[in-house]
Amino acid sequence: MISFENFIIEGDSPIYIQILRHIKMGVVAGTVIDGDELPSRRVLSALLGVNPNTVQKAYRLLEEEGLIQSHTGAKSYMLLNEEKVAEIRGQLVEARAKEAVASLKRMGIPLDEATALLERFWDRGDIL
Amino acid sequence: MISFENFIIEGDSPIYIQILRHIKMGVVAGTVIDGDELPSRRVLSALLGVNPNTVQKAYRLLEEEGLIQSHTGAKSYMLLNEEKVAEIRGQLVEARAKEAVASLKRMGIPLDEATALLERFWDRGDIL
DNA sequence: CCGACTGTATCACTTGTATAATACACTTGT
DNA sequence: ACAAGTGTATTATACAAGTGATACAGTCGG
Repeated sequence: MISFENFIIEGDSPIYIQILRHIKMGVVAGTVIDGDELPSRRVLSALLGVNPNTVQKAYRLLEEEGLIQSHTGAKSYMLLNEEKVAEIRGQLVEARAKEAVASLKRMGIPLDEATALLERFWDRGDIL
Repeated sequence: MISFENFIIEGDSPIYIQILRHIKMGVVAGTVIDGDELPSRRVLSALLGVNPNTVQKAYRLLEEEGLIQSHTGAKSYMLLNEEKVAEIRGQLVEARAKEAVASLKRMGIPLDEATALLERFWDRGDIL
């Protein structure tokens, strides 16, 4: 069962996008693998305190990307292979690295200070 | 005059938030200083291809934070001092670093790989 | 002074996000 | 077979974000 233990809703992005990203990050981390069972729409919406339709929107997009398998009446499961995982890893890691580099460069932060920042924040317990 | 040359609208965040961030990043970079003139609402909206009300929303928030000075009929100017700049730097740099660290850690990327990513993307011309 | 530009304000409208309440069809374990 | 849980769908409502059009008051340079 895919875990939403350390998942919190925050930031400017829509909730269904954040749910999508959380699952994809699990895939990249290896904590979410092929065949894994997803929480039902109702259960997850209750857990997160959001509307079932919001969860459904995230799951619908996942299915459109071919990452999960859904059949009426049955539970939903992850549908992964090496190719898909590599693609998601590329998307997420590259996107995050680009965003961070772009922001820090535009603010005039030099590379050595950026790496120092990275190392300083890396070992902080309040950042999961 | 504050520049919006390298500004592009992208991502999930509202446009007025992105305008806000762009100006604040200029402040941190030192390319935007106290007394600098801002583009008028109409001019900037035409330049960005967005509605004047969207620009006005960003400017209104800047004024509520005490970062710009606006008077009916007159142009708007930056209102900065060392304290404000330091505060903005803290907000933006810390926020970006935290986001990046959180994402990469959750995806199971080790620190050395993260620093390698940072250095690899740093010298790419397509990232401003 | 006066025209061009500026900031400010309002109204109507569209779209996307999210909630709320149902309803129906299907699967699964007992 | 049956009940509980599942995916799916629909309708209505609310709010934020963004657009479009318009109006009014103030500043500033010629």
